[in-house]
Amino acid sequence: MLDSISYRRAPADAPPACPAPEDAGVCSSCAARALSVCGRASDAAVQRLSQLTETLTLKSGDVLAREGDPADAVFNVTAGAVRVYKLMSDGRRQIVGFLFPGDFLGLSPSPDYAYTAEAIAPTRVCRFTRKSYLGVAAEYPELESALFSRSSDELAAAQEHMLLLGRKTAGERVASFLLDLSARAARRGENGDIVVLAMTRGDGADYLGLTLETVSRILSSMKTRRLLRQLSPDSYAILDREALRRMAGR
Amino acid sequence: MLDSISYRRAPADAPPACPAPEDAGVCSSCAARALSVCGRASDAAVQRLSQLTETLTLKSGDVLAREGDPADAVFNVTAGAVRVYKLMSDGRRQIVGFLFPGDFLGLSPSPDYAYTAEAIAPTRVCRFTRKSYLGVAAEYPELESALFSRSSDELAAAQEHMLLLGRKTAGERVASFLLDLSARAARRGENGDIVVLAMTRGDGADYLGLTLETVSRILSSMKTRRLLRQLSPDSYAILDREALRRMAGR
DNA sequence: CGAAATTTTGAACCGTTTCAACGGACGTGG
DNA sequence: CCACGTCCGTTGAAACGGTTCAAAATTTCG
Repeated sequence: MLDSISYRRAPADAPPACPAPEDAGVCSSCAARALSVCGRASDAAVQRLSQLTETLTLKSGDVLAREGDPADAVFNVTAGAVRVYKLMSDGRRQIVGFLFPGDFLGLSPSPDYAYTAEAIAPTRVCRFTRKSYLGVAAEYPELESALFSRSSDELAAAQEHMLLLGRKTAGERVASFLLDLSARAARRGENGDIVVLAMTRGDGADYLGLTLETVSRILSSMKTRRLLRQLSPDSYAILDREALRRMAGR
Repeated sequence: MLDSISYRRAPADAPPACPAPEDAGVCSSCAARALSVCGRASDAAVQRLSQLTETLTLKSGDVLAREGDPADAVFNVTAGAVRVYKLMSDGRRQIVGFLFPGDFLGLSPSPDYAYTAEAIAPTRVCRFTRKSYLGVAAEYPELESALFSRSSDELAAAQEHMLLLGRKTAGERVASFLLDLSARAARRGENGDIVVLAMTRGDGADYLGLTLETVSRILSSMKTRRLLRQLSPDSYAILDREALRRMAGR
C-alpha cells in the first residue's frame, strides 16, 4: 500500500460502554430497554422479567450457547458482539448472524439450541432462564407478541441473507454486508458512516459464504476505488454510499 | 441413457386429494387441522378462526402474495405446492422455501410481504385476513404461542438452509434437498421413500443456489450410481438413503 | 399431431478457492 | 528493551467447481 499508516486496534481489556448506560450489575434497566424496543411490553412485565435476570460479562471466545444443548436460557446482548454459527463435521462453518447490543438470542421455543453462539469481543449480556421467561409470557401475552415480532424480523433477515448466499457475487455480498452493518449501527444510535468490523476477515467470510482471502481482496479494491477509507484494521469510513448501494445489487 | 423409458407426469387437471379430506368449500376443518397441528390451540379459537376463513383454489402460476404488497392475509396450504421467493432487479431469483399441505404463509407481523409466493401446481389454500387473525390472537394467546412456535421452526430451517447455501457443495445441496423433501413428505403421512419434485429443475436450482443444469447433472449421476431410481420426470425412489445421508454432509 | 417447455448432456469459460509467501501487530519471556 | 512466536491481514499464482453457452432429446399440452 502507498501509505503505510500504523494502526492500533481498540484496547480489548474492558467491555465497551453501553449505549444506554446501565447501573452496573443491576439488570432492570436492561430488561426494560430490551423489551421497550419492541414497543408493546407493559411496565409490569418488564418489572417481573428484570427480577429474573442476571448480567454476564464475557470475554472473546466465551460460549453463550452450544448447538444441541438444551435451550434453557434466553439472552439479550447489551454490549459487545456475538457470532452465531453452525458447523459441519469437517469444520466448514456458516455464521448465520452477528448479535450487537439490543439483539436477542434463544427466543425459539425449540428444546435445543440449533446453533452455537460465542462472544467475539468483550461482551455483556442479560440472561433469563427459559422457564422464568415462559412464566412471564403466560401472564403477559403482549410480551410474547413483542418477541414474536422480533423473531419475525430475524426470519426476514434470514431470507434476505439466503438471497445473498444463493445468488449474489462476492462483491455484492461484501457491499451488502457493509451497508447492513452500517444500518444496524445507525439503528443503535451510532454513526452509520463508520463501519466497525467487530469480527475477523475469517468470520466475515464465514458469514458471507466466501473465503477470508476473497473478503480481504474486495475490501482492498473498495479502498483503491475510493468507496471506503480504512481508519483502522477493523473500521472503515464509507466514502461513497451510493456506489456501495449500486454494488450491493437488488 | 441406456433404458429410454417413456414417462408420464401425473395429470394436472384437478387439485390432488387433500391428505385429511375436507368438505369442499367448508373451511372449518381446514382451520381446525391447521391449528391442531400446533397442538395447543383451543377448540374455541379454532371455531372463531374458521368462521373468518375462505378457501381459494389456485392454478399453477397464481400469486398468493407479492413482495412489497401490504401483508393483509395469512394463508395455510391444504393441497398442492407453493414457491416463496425474492428477486433481484436483473432477474436473479432466490427461492427461500417451498410450501406444502399444512404449511403457513404470512405469519410475520411486518406490514408488507418480504417475498412473493406463487402456486407451482394446482393448489388449495385457506386464507384469513390479518385483521381477523389479530382479533382472534388477542383473545386466545395460545394461538399466538402455537404460531410463534411454527415461525421459530421456520427460522431454524432458514438457518440450516444458510449453511447449505454458504458452505455445501452442489452434490451435498441436492442430497440434502432430497432428504428434506422426503422427511417433509413422511411428516405429512406420505411415503418418504418416494420423493416427488413438485417443482421444475429451475425452481430446485433457485432454491439450492445452483443452475438447473447442475441440478440435472447431479440427479443423473445419482441415478447412474443407483442412489435413486427415476419413476417419472418428477418423482424418484430413494434406493440408498444411507449414501444420500453421507453425501448430504454434516 | 405439432409447438412450446423442460430436461439432459457436452464443452469452454470464469469467479472464487486453494496454496503459498510475506508483513504488521501484539503478547511473552529473556 | 528486544527477540521470538502467533495471529491476522494482504497479495500473487495456479487450480477447480460450477456456470455459461449450445444443441439434442423428451415431455407436455393445445
